[in-house]
Amino acid sequence: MTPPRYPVAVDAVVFGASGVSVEGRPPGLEVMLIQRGIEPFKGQWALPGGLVLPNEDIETALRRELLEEAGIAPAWLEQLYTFGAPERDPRGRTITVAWIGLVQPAQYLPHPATDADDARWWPLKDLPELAFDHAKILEVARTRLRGKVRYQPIGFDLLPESFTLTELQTLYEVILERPLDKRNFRRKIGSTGLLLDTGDLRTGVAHRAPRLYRFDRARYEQLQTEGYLFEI
Amino acid sequence: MTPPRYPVAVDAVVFGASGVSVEGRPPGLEVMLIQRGIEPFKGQWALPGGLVLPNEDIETALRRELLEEAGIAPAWLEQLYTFGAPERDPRGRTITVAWIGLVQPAQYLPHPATDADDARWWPLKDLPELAFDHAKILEVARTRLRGKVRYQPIGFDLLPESFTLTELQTLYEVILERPLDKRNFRRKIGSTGLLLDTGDLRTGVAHRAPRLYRFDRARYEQLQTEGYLFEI
DNA sequence: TCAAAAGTGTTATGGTTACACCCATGA
DNA sequence: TCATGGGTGTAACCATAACACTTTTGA
Repeated sequence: MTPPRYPVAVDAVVFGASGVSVEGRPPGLEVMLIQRGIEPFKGQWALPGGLVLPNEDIETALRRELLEEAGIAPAWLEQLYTFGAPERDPRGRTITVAWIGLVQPAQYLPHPATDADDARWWPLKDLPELAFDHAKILEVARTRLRGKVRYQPIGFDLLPESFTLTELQTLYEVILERPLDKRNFRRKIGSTGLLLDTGDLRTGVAHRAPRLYRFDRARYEQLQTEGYLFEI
Repeated sequence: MTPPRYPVAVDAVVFGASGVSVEGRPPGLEVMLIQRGIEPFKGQWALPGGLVLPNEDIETALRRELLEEAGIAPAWLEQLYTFGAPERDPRGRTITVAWIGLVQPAQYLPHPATDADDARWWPLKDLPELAFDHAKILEVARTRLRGKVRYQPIGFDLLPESFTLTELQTLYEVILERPLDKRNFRRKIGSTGLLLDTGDLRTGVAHRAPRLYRFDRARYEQLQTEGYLFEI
């Protein structure tokens, strides 16, 4: 007796932070979408992803697709959920392993001038209609991100190597969708001992030059092994 | 071009609490395992599970397999992780969607007298060698359970309808693998407002008769919609 | 000199921890 | 009467929340 077999896909909800760092755009999260060139849902926007090839690890398949389709290599990736409703793909039953990812600004190419390009960042506040069940997948990813960011320091994977405390706070405000108190935020994040003062200042800004910090990843991993729990 | 296809399976790590309620066994978590009747890994113990059938929802497939193989219907089920390493099944590549589940004692049949039966509860402290990559899956499930129980009241799904505060505390101690202070635990769990005093006492015990409580599920769901976060 | 963001402390409140004894029951 | 677990309060400590002004810089 031969078992039933199905195509297995990967899809990723990759977030980037816009306007939190230097650029002039309003601060907010954006998500990478690609425009479908073929049926079904031709012309509609969808999450980047594709089929898992034989002998290819699931995560490897995802990283390959993200590079091919969107030119991005997320600094952080985590499995989100596996969606397999029998009717989710009109071509026939497909199982998809959905992931959530974060990219740093260096990976974060500017929006193309025209819609001609088939991969671009979309602000969460102004999304197009999505193909398949991708709107649902994206919703699950947003909820996971909000929850995760509070007890794991993944926010740093959305910022450049060095950043100001205001940028970090803005990022948290954007993800948590609520304002934070400046002094309390600084005290709390400082008390984790996970920020390194680079000694540098960001100059050329029309106000007092802020200090630049780095995330001390090595120290975080050290603390992890001792059972430390980051919380914000 | 026809896409590569793979058998898709479901597997579940179903936990039960032994000795927390009335029985005389030492308190601890147990997990349901089935003994494989066919190759590969014939005779070895494995997580209950099986193949997803065409037109069958993933969760439906899992519930069907759990009933068929182990006669259990978990009170709580949640997707854990999808495992798909190319070499995880010697018969050929198989993707498995792993779940985590909890059963209440009513579902919790006594250990069979002999090893003849092919499904039984195994204490986490004394597990047999497992087939496939199931030891790894079980480890991921234990970690998830420990984390989850602290901010979601799923512990109640391991207890009978009504229970004493000491039983509840013992359960948390068993899951979190550390002792809790009796008075602090009672104050905290009481302050959630999620316990209903049934007014009954457990009698026939060789000490002062303890009060019996129920978990107020309706109230929990009400609070959930208001953004309440359970924490212990 | 103005606008804009940087940076900085204190107080009140509430939650967490640590801790020990008497009570009720059946054997 | 003994063994077993049931049930209860307080004080010290720590984390959180609320809150406003001065400083630095470039335009």
